[in-house]
Amino acid sequence: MNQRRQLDASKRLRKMHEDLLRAYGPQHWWPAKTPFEVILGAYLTQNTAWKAVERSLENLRLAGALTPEGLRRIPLAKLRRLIRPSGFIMRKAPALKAFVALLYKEFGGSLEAMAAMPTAALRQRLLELPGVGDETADAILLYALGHAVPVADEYLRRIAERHGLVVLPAGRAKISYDDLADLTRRAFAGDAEESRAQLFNEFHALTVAVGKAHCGRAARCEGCPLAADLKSNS
DNA sequence: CGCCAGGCCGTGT
DNA sequence: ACACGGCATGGC
Repeated sequence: MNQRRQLDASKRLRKMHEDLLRAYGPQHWWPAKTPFEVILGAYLTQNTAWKAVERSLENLRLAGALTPEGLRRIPLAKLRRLIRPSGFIMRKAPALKAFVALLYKEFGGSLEAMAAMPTAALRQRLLELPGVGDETADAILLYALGHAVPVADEYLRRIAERHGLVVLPAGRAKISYDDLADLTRRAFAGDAEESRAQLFNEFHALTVAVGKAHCGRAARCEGCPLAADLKSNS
């Protein structure tokens, strides 16, 4: 019963992906930049507008801190100043330092070596770092390290709830991160394994695209390409 | 001026 | 388990 409804939810997420792909086209997100820059962006964008992150990244670029070695050298106080535009500097600056420290301590400063770890163990490792929660860990795994994991962000939660795409498990007040991630996995379970990472990549990128445009905290869903589902699924 | 942004974490029920 | 507020800064 609940099982069947979850299957339906997965199908709705899959349909949402097709609808968004038709409306926005392929996003090919983040791969253009270096994996390390992707990681910095994943930290800096936490509860922060991407526009502000861009300025921080530019500051880091000018300071030569867009590489593990560059960031490792830079003093904490200077790092705080460089990332000031994206806020939460007292948390994010030490968090970035902690990541680089782990990278050197356990992987000789090599992201390739880090990426070679099995997905589950690596995810656990990342979650132990300060300032890394579910979403940041998954974003790093998917967009910087090439692991096929879904990323479930606040936009996806809002879209899923507002459009009635998911059914809340009995006894739960709201859909959890893990449940959303599982549903996303199921949504693409029928696709070839080799293309799974690319699909998760596009799905999250499209979610953010539509989320920014139509699904902010206080936003109404006017003009949203998914608006038709609001009626058909309720 | 007030709300909000591609979360995370400590604390309190 | 879950709610709630703080965290910093800047765009709109």
